[in-house]
Amino acid sequence: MSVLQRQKQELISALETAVSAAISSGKLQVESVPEIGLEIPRDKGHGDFASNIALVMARSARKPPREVAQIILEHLPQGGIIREVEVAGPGFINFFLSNEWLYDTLRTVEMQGEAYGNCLHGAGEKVLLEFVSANPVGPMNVVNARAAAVGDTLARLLRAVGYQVDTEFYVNDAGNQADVFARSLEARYQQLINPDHPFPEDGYPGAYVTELARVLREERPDLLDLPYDERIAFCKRWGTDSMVELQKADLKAYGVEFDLWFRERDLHAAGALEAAIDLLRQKGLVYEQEGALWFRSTAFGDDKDRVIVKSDGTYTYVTADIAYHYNKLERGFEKLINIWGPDHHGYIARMKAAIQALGYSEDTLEVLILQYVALLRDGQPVKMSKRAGEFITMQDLVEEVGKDAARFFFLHRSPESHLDFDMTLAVEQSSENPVFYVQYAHARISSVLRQAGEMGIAIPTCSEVDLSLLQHESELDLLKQLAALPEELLSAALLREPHRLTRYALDLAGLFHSFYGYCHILGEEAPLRDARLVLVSNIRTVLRKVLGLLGVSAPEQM
RNA sequence: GCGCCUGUAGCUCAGGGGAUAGAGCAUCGGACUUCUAAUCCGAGUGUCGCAGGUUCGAUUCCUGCCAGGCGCGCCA
Repeated sequence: MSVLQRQKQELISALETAVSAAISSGKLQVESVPEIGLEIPRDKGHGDFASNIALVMARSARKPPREVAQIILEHLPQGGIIREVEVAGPGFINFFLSNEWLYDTLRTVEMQGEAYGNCLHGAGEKVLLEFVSANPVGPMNVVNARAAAVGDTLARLLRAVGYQVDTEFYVNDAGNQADVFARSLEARYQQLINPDHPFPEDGYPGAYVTELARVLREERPDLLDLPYDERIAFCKRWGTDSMVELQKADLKAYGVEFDLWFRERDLHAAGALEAAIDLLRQKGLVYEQEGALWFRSTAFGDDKDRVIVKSDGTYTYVTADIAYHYNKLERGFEKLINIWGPDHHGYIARMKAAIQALGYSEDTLEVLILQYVALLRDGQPVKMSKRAGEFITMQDLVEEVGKDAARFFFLHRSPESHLDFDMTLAVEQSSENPVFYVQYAHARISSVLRQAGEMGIAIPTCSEVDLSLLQHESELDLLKQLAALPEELLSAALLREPHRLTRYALDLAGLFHSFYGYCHILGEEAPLRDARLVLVSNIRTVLRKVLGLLGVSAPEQM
């Protein structure tokens, strides 16, 4: 339990005691006592904590809320950490506390270091987080970049709150698109020898295919000796493998590494699709119609049944995906989280149906739908056409705006918001970029600590200083922000909203910059100086921790 | 037609059953002989898309409508 939670619990207990006392004294008459809510008011003038209990009880007590509040207040235990209590507004009970709990927070941060804020909420539950899973037939796009940032940070968040998380990238290297890609690659290879060689009508026009063909020719100058079918098969395998390597490199440069790159073709090779179909058949959930084999997904709430074996005997995408998810479940994961693009939302119902058909609860699969990214330049939408081979790739984006800025920007918005990403602004206003604001706070603290070292001042620990000297409003605000981390982290993880973390970091950095403007550190008398050194050094710890979760670097100087 | 997402300040977006709805950008003033001015301090702006409903209280929850984006394949 964090310092903040403990503090809240203490006040709630006090309120419970007061309400009981008021009832037994006969001043309050209610059928039942509601759960007591306690919040940190937005407005500092409303105290450190506030409860709306009187407002909630007013009706059943048949008294005006303010009167109820006053009665409760009169029965509240006196003294202790409560410095002042008041009835305010429509009937809130506002608590003003002594600062001791804030100093305790600082001690906790010091003790726990970058583990501060973590908890065991997940109790080691095994979670598989699958994201990006871009087809290995072309460069990744900006939605992939958004998914990579969100997925990676979500994985880090879930681990921080006690889940055992594996991340996975599903490589769709066995479908139609892979075939088209193989034929495109083969044609480009042919064209290196004979420029008039025809290019498939539905082929991928991007220049990257031609570049890949050149590499292939270096590696396999004898490719044309193979019969056509074998040549295509080779191109498919070699080509998708090459694309996977490129994707891996791009993602690594972006700070994202997966625990496993799962090949669809391995499912095929292992007969996993047939096995999944057999299982569904045994359960009586498939039937033949019009020469195709159908999965009765409507039995589990889907709006229509789905073909799993086409009339030509080949499988559909969903067949492989059912086999893949079955594989995940058999590996012992208790929770499957997938991050998909908005074009896949219609796909959720059938996959949830499949999960249930396989014998698992519908809630085992959780799908997060990320909304689109509209890329802008100078405020104008960037026209992108895959056909014309014109698009901004994830690699372009990362090169242009940088890993830290790109990740921070994507993690700044809530996942379900459609977002505009103006590359011109991201680059031109780089000095105004929010990511620098946070990084600068870290660098500033580092600089102060560095100079303290040069002056021969050791960075003290909490036990060596008088923390009660930290009295300035900006200092107390900073301590409150530090106290808030555990709750913020947990809700960001449980709500799957990494952007809460970004805001937290911005708020913390803002409070620090403000403090920095009001308060000096190294120039102060030793006791105050030392207390402030402890303060900023622990702020730095938390900044590092949060930036680490965001996958953004924490520079010592800028 | 059905489904998903969005609609909050000039712009990009947070927030959220409660007290006077926020931040950044942009605009306008101030602050570097003192720990990094990539910073700070101060200033203005809102029918929270519209209409009903639930509630002591709705911008937040529910329903309907309007607007924008995206999906509804024996494609992946």
